[in-house]
Amino acid sequence: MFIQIEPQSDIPIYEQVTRQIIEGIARGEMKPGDTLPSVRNLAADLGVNMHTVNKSYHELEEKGIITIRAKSGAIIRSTEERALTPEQLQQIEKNLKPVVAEGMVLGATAEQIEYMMKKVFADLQIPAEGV
Amino acid sequence: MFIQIEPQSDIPIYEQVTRQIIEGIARGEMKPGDTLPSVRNLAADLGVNMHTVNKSYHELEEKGIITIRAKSGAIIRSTEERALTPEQLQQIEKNLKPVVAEGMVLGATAEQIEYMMKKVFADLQIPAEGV
DNA sequence: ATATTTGTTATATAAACAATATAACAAATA
DNA sequence: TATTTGTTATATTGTTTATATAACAAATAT
Repeated sequence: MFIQIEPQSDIPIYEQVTRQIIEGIARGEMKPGDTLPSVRNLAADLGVNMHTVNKSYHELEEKGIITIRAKSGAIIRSTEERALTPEQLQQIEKNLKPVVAEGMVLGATAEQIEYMMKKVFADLQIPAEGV
Repeated sequence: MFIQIEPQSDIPIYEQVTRQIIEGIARGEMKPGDTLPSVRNLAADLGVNMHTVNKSYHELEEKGIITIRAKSGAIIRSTEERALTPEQLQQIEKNLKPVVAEGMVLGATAEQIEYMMKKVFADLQIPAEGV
């Protein structure tokens, strides 16, 4: 698995798992329809407790990114299934706000922040073939 | 004071205070050189404990946004004093990443996310006179 | 059909974090 | 000189994070 846990981080383990799975999907390393590893398997892989991974999966379900089929497994939802709601758009804006505000106050220009955004995009997007 | 606390939020109170002060500075409601209210005064205003506000101020100092003069007060640093370091730029990028990734996975296009960024900018920036 | 794997639920424990409550100190300010 | 300031210390409470076991019942594999 591509997930790397930093035990010393101030970000909770379950949140690290959630973020890295989201990044993995964004990068195209995991596609809609794919099944996530079982909570027990992933937990064993990462050397953490089953419940920690379980919490992460439920967070992903709450965000609308996966579907958990009880006693079967967790599946990544298709982009069609997870139609972007106005509430989700608003949530993204809410998440964006403190980051941008801090950047501005620290003296970053709009151009610098937009440039970083583009860098993040390039890092996340599926690498176009041959480019 | 312009700070509004949501006690039910999953964001800690001290973090809410930190963010809203940053947004206040970004908006120009508070300028470099201005003194923040004393921890006791702001705490009384918000109806929270002195230590909660104190924790927020120290978070702001760690971020390089204010200077705390022991036994005197907390002052907002000037943009020159808080020269944007490469580490700070990298931190902003690190903060940006999970937000952008989540947006993408939820189906937001690059254009949608950039549009939201611009909205946040417009909301934060000092309103240009007469415009 | 049986055994294994799955997510779910329950209980318990420990550590860290968030928030409050008091109190006292010593320097800065009024 | 009295008040205000950030600092430090101690204590308590509740929540969150993370782990550890265990059992259940449905889904899947053999």
